Amino acid sequence: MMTLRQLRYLAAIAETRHFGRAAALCHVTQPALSMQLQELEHMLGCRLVERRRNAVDLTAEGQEVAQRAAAILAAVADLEDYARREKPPLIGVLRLGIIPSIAPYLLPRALPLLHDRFPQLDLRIRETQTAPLVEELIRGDLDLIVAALPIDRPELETLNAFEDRFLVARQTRAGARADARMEPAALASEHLLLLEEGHCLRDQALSVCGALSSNIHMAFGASSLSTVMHLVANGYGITLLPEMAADMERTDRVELIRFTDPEPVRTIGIAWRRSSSRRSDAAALAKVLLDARA
Amino acid sequence: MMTLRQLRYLAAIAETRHFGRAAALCHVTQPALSMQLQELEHMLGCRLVERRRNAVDLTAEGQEVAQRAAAILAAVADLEDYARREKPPLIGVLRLGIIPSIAPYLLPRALPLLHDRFPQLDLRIRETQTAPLVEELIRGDLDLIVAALPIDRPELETLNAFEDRFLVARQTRAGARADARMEPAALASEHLLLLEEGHCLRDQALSVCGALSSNIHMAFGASSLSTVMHLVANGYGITLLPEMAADMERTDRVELIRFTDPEPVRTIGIAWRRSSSRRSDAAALAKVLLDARA
DNA sequence: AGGCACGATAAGTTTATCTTATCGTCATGA
DNA sequence: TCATGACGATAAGATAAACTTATCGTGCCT
Repeated sequence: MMTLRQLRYLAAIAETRHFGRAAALCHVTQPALSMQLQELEHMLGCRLVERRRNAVDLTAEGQEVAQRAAAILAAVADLEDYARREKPPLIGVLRLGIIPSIAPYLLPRALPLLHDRFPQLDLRIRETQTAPLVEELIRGDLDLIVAALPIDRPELETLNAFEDRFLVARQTRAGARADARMEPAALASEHLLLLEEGHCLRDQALSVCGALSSNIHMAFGASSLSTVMHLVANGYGITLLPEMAADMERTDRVELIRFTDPEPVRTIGIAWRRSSSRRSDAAALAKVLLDARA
Repeated sequence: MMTLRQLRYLAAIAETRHFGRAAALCHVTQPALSMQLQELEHMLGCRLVERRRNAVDLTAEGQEVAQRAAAILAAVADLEDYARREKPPLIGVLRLGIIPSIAPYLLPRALPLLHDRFPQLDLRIRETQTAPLVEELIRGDLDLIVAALPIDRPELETLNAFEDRFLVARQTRAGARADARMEPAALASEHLLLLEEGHCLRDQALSVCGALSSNIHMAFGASSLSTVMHLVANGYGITLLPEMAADMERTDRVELIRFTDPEPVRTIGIAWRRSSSRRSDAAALAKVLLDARA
């Protein structure tokens, strides 16, 4: 088997035309270099270096081999450079999962930003609920997922991107002040409309209203926030709306009311396999999401 | 230091996506491959392979590195192929020395043949007497020399190409038969004209007439055969003419007479440094010279 | 003739690399 | 649910590769 070491020694000889100086160049003793070169010649089945009384020269084959060796060593050096260099994030294929209560509100602003800042990124987006996203991520079918944290899986790491307030959405009522705040307890008498099972938003809303759960009348789960908001607009009940959806879901027939402090929030973040090397991609993406939200 | 071995192992993993099978592919055990791969990752400072529960995959960096590794390994394989392949002779630069009593007669026929059969040959010709040719050959300033053999130097090897008869050249005499032969002893009464000191041809001619040397009247040495032949044509004496020069030097005023058997000859051959790898070039050139003489 | 420069060779040591054995974790299946 | 098998990591000891120091042989130079 040929070794890079042998090629390095040959290159040194090509450069110095002297065994001793070549050895010094390689930080080994002359016999070590002599023997490796002999081994190389024996392996290739031809003499590469002509040892003469006064001088050392490459044979015709030696010159060609040394030239190829130099090219190989350069390629090796390039490889090392490449691997050791801080690699810019978000380059190449990125399979990104994102949940339905984020995607339609954040992506329209985030995608142009991403494309702008990371033109070499080749994004493959998958939208579904948290549980399947996590499974696909762990299985290796996704590289990153954007979802509500925490996600507690030992094989995953996560990074918080930003917090997203919950607002109360209810049918517009005459005489309501625009800057009014509402206590969670005030929801006790309302009919709470939620997304269908499996959406983390449903669980989070229930959690916000946890203390009052016995008082809440739950509607059958809807499959999209947009549907829920139509129900709300028509007086079927109230719902908790993530603030990031406010712009898109706002209508005259619904008023959006902030909670009193401390306002309940959901934490939006990014998760990736601990064993993957996507931390820097996640960090870069988190920044883009934060900027997109502003 | 990165090693080719590590690159080979990485390539095997890229191919199999499985440590055990990759190890089998490399004819080593799995721990050996695992450790070399870890060493490579540690050296490059980034993870190349993602070890997951069920599967193994290359990271983004791993894919790039594996691609470069494959290119490097291919270049190494090409180098080995190149070096091990029987290399066609007479390619590239060849610094050829040739003596003056051969060059003008053989080269006009040999050069077109050479160019025809070995178009990639880049020939650098030097013409001088044997002694300086041998010195330059040994010093490494020439690759091959064409001269009269034997040349006895321990650092040189030689190959006979062909033999070249000596003819007697004398002023044309009335009544001479065209197919007459001559005994060397018949030269005893003649005035022998020779090249100047240093030409091997001079020594060879003297050697042919060695037994009669006391009887021979020697002219001052001329510097070319052509000059000698002019002297012969004008009746200043006779000379020994190598047969290969006969065509070119023949005139009506000179007759060329063969010796009786065994005809004296000089041996034309090729010499090269034992330490160089020019044997195959020498062999190929010898064949061309032989063909050129025909 | 003696000293020096240079690459080859020999012997012994150090370093790399490999093998065998084993662990820990996860997935599978009765 | 517990046993089993697959897989990569790790540990310890063995083997092989590579190196160092010392020395040789040869040619060159003063």
